[in-house]
Amino acid sequence: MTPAASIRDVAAVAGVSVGTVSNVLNRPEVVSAGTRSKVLAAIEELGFVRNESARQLRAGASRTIGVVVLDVANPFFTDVARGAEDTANAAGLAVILCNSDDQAAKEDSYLDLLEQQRVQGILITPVDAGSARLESVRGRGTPIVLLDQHARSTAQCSVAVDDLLGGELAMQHLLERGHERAAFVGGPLSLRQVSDRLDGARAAIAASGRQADRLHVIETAALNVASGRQAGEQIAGRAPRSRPTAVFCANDLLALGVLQEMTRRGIRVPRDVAIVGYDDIEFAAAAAVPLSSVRQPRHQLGRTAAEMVIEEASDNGTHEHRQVVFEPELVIRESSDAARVRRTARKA
Amino acid sequence: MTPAASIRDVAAVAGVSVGTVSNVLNRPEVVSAGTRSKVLAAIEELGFVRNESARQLRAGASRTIGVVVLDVANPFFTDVARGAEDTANAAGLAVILCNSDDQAAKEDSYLDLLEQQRVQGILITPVDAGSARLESVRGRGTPIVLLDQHARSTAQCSVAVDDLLGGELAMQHLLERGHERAAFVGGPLSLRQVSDRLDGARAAIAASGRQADRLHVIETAALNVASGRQAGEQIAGRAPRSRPTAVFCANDLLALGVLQEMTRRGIRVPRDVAIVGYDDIEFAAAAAVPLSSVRQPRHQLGRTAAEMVIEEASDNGTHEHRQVVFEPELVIRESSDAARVRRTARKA
DNA sequence: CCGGGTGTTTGACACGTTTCAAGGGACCTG
DNA sequence: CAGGTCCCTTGAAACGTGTCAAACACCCGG
Repeated sequence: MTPAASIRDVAAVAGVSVGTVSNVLNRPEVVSAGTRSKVLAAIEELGFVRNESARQLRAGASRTIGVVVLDVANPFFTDVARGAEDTANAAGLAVILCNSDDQAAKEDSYLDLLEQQRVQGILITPVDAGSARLESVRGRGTPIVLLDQHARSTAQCSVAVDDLLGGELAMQHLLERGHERAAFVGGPLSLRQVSDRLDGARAAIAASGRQADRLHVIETAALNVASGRQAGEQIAGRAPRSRPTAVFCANDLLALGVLQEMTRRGIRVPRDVAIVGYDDIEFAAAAAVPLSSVRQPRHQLGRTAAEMVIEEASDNGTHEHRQVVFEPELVIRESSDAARVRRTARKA
Repeated sequence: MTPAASIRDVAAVAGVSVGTVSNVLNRPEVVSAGTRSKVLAAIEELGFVRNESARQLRAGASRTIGVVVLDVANPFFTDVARGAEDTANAAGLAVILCNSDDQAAKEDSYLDLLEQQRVQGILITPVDAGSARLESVRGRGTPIVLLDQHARSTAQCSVAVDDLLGGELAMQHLLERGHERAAFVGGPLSLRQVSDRLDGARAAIAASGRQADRLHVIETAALNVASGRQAGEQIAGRAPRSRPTAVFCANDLLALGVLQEMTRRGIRVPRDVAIVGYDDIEFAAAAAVPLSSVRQPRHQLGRTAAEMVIEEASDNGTHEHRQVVFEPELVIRESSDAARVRRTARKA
């Protein structure tokens, strides 16, 4: 394979200087029509493709932003990523999507990668928000926006949804339905989102005058369907009279796992156990028992975060860090609403 | 913000030449222990981060591969992408994941991007496999492996699953269950996967001695849940006696959409209408009525494709194009199996 | 014929790396 | 002490692009 044609080869074929070729590419209006078409013809003939590395090297910065999420297999994150992608593309930037898989080591290696690529900025849902690693990246000049996680300090941007409120809404709903024995399924608790949702649930219990520590917490290793099934086993394994009658899961994948396990064991949802999930992914509504869930503005989360990181990257010195917080919304479906089940059944 | 430290700054601080710093970075064994630690200290002090653009420029090629899929929101593709990522990471390569969204224009612009980045190779599920665009990219020297689509010619690599067989398995199953009026839901038919699955279904019908053209084809605009719902409306809208009793969908998202619409209209699955999907995504088993589906080795598809593209990229001149074809497997669940439904119900 | 536009093109340099031939010590051998 | 060997370090060149001051060509008015 012959090495790719460079701007110099184009110049030679077109019989002009390299500067002129560069001008045709970047400021076509300054070059005369005749020369321009000669150059374009040469480009066509040679199949010339710009070398992005060289452009970046020269420009000092790339035209990409990095997005680091906890789990690309989780539809919540792909929706967020698409939101970010839309905004980035509109600004002429490409997105490098990275999957940390809940592992600090993978997160670190992707941060290395992104920094080495000199990305304009990074959107990240960190494994550990307090990590010094993130601070040092910011310190070296790469803007970072926390995604789906409220920044503790006002010294950085973040875009989040109020997880405390979300947890509260979910638990409040279950309490109103008369559930006295509830469980929380989620983990690892070191994830801010998880602990906030748990705290919200506890707050709702406390607000109702009950003892918040009566909430049974099942910590999972990850936020996926398999972990949900394991948690489901634990729940199903208990004697019916000590078994929780309601389960609030830290995300929908867990909830689907729990639901599957209940169904497999012949435990009826919502009659024996009510379930509420979190995120309201597209598949929640299509589940065996349509899943009640706390909805987050996924797409907008991504869009807003991308806007903020782009703004910070093109900073003229006046950038002010903001912490945006959206409000979640509870969507009630059959999995937590026995009345709705009867209604649907009658209709059929 | 001060400009990022370069290898030259490190050299100055450490009191050595740039060549030595480069050696510490790339062949630490050739530099003496003393110098090495001086350099490492300087790197630490300055917070030096390698500039990937410069490395690439010098090396002439990047250390990334591109993966272009039709829809990142489809769990099938994220699983394939993760397979590719695993293999690529193990080989020290990063993955740029791109989403063509079924649109030739987006596909083209991502191909431009990837080519400009000088990626080592591209895995792609093309919108239009015959497109000259792909040929020209290959012609310029970027290896391309067709993903989830069998190459027509032997002049390029591909990794696919036998979609004809998959379609056959699905339809054969429905015929065995006694369904005489069947529909196929999928589209656009210009996608090879879709048309192959349809052809397979027709082949099964013909093989059973029936008229293949009795299969009612509903072409959808896309392969997502929303299109599935629309198709579901069409099906539900027909009078019960002319309505198909079985629906084979070109993927699981469509099947979930059809299922949702049936449920909403009070049409029972599988009693009134049986449904079979395709891909066996994780959510198929968790659906309102667990979905029968044709399973594909998603993860392995991605892994194998990545292996092949890496092999071709590091070609010593002896690369032989291969067309790998995996076999799909039918997974039967309640959505197409009334007997199973009764069994489950009795158990509960 | 000159001075001064205007519009277009040129050519050298810089960006941060890696590579490689060549240089410089230190040490050993004859 | 000359010559050789080994180990380490150096410095320049090259990768492909964008930028910018300078050069050039042309035309107009005087």
